[in-house]
Parts: sequence; C-alpha cells; structure tokens
Amino acid sequence: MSEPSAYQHLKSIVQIQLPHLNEQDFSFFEENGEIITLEKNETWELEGKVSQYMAFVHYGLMRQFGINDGNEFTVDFFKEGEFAGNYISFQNNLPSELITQALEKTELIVLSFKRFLELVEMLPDLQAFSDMVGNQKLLKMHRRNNTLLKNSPEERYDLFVEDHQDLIHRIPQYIIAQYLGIRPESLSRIRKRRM
Amino acid sequence: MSEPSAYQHLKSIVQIQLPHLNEQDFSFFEENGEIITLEKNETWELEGKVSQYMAFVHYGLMRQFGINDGNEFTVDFFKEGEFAGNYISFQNNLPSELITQALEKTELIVLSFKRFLELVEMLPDLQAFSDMVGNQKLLKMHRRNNTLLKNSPEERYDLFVEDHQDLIHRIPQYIIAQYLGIRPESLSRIRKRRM
DNA sequence: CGATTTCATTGACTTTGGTTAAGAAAGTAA
DNA sequence: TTACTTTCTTAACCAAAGTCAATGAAATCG
Repeated sequence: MSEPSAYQHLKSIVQIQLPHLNEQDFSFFEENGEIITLEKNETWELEGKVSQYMAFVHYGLMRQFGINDGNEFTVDFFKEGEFAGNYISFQNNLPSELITQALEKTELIVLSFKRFLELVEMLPDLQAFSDMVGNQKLLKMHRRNNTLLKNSPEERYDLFVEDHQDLIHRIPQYIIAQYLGIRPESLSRIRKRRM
Repeated sequence: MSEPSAYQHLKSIVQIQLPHLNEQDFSFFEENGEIITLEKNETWELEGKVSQYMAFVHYGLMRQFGINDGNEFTVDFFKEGEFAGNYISFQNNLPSELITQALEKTELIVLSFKRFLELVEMLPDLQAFSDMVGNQKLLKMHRRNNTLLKNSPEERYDLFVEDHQDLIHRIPQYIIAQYLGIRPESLSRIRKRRM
C-alpha cells in the first residue's frame, strides 16, 4: 500500500468540515497548489516581504520566529495536518517580521492566499472550512496571549508539555525556551526541578 | 451646540469606511442597539458565561481582565470610538474568562453579536467595516503577542507610553502593571529609572 | 568511522522582578 | 475642611531568571 499523497491528506482534513466535497471541487487545490519539500533547517518564508502564501503541512514540523537585537523568539509551531502562514502580513500588506523554518524534513502544499480567496468565491462551501481554520488560529493566539500574561515561565513550561506532548521530543530545547520567552539555561534548570 | 449622540459618533466611525451609508441603513443600529452608562469601576460583562454582546464606546474607558489564583491580569483597553467585546467566546461558544469593567464613567452602545451578523447579511456593505474592525483587533493581538515574547518589562513600558500616550494618565499604575505582566512595585521602579 | 559543530547542562555571579511591610500621596466622601 | 480609602512609592530581603564560561553529550558531516 502506498503512502497517502499530500493532496489526499489535505482532502481528508478538509472533508472533516465538508464531507460532500467531491473530486471535481477538490481538483482546484491540485491545480493551484505547489508541493515543496524542505530539509531540516531550511527556511520557507523570510521576513521583510509581504507574505503571499499559505502552506499545508503534509508531514514534518516548522516554526515561525522573529529576531530582536540578535535574539530569536519563536512565535508558533506548525506540524503535519496544520496550516502555516502569516495571514496578518498578507491581509494588511505589511512586511512580515517572521521567518518560517523547517525543524525536520517537511513536505508542504503551498497555495497563494489570493488564489485561495478566489477559490472560496467559487466554492462558497469552502468558506466554512476557511472560517474554521482562521478561528482556530485566533483562539490559539488568544490563549497564547493569556498564558504569557498570567503564567510564570515555569507554569508555561508545564502547560507546553501538557499541550504539546507529541512535540517535546521533536523540538530542540533552546527553541522551546524561545517559545516560552526564557533562556535555554533557565529551561534546563526548570526541567531539572521537574525531575 | 449639543453634544453628538452615541449613535452619531458610531455613524461617524462607520462612515470612515462606508461614506455612502445612508440614514435608513444606519437606523438599524438605533433600532437594535441599547445605550448603557457605566459608572467608574462598574462591570459590563462578567466571566463564566458565553459572551453575546459587542459594545461601541461613545465616551469613557474600559478594561478587559482575568483572574488567575487571585491575581488580576489585564488583557486590553477600550476607549472612546473603539469596540469592546469577547468575540472569541461568542464564536466558539466558550464561557468567557474575562471581565469587562469601566475605568471611568463610560457610555456604550451595546449590540448583540447575533443581530450584528444579521445586519451584515442585510447590508453586505457592512461586511467591509466588520472585516476592518476584526482585522484591527487581530493585528493588535498579534503585536501584543510579539511584544510579550520579545521585549523586557522595561521595554514594554516604554512602548506602552509611546503607543498610549493619551491613556497613561487615565489608567491607574497598578492596572498598567497588570497589562505589562509585572507587579505595581516593579512598575514604580521602572518609572523611577525613567526620571 | 573520527572530527567538528551544535546543543544541553552546570556553576558562579549579576540583575531583575517578586514579596512583604510601611508610610506618603492622592482621591473620595461626609 | 476632616476622615477614610485607595493608590503609589520606598526599602529590605528573597527568588527566579539572565549572563558568562566551562564542560560534556549528541548530532552532523566529511
């Protein structure tokens, strides 16, 4: 039995919301998407330009990060079955301050935001799916905000372990530290206390 | 000359986006909105229930905050001409963890999210306005996130002063401290260094 | 495989922010 | 105005995270 393709994977995710989506409808993705494979540490999008693309992660793991006087801060992770991109940059026509980089060998379906919006025009059913994805991102950002405000670095680490059990062994510690907003040495000490 | 009413104020804000909105169209707001006046420290929405309402601030100032083992954390401020509400709670049918409270005597136009969405159905022009407001909120949340991750409390204070020049004398220090994610004593020390 | 680079941990020390407690200043109400 | 409450500041002390440097482990690469 062969591995499911990236498009089959995407289709299966879309169909959770839209069970009646047929092959014809779905073909739009194949016609407009582009498959990209990234090696570990390769970047997909750089900062400084207005983001034009979204990406569906077929397999692998990426992070989105920025740099502030030489220090990296990691904003988010995108794993298999999730969508990556900087819609805020696209929507507001603002240069992205974020870099997207593969933490593992990663395969993506890349689609331009513009074309995706055209697709939604043509297939209004897709609106519900698009809203769902956008809404999940929003909820995630809202929770991240609250956590950064109300929890200590130590609590944030515990919550990260709870919520991302599957990722803790796929992400280097110094990047988890960036995500928590602390230095790697501090994370190392927190982990020591936890043993 | 009489003061402009709350509805005139709202209309003037909507018309920035929609110059062609006529009185007829606009009457929907007056028919479906409710004017509420809050005294200083009065709460508008409490936590624990799914949010159903949005509010336009005619005059005054509100804050949105949560409580985490007895400690308050302030998420956002809403001043005159801005929109308050917890759309994420409404949209996801999740009980809000946030309380909205007036920091000054405040007058609001309150409108249910549900009715507002119906209004947008009836007047598709309003979609652009609604999108603009939603988009501004999103951008604001994105920036807040980045700031909490990449800037020190001291830098966050400086940025707050820059970005909210008009608010620093209207918000008690201990609430600004909550917004910055630090204790009031720490804010006091930071302010002392700034002199 | 060994050589090299990257990453994680540890220790000593510094800095920053949190805690507690007290008192000053400002705001509010009688 | 006084009396009362709330908010802000200060100080001394503590705890946590940052910094710097060294070491060792793990991953990567030729």
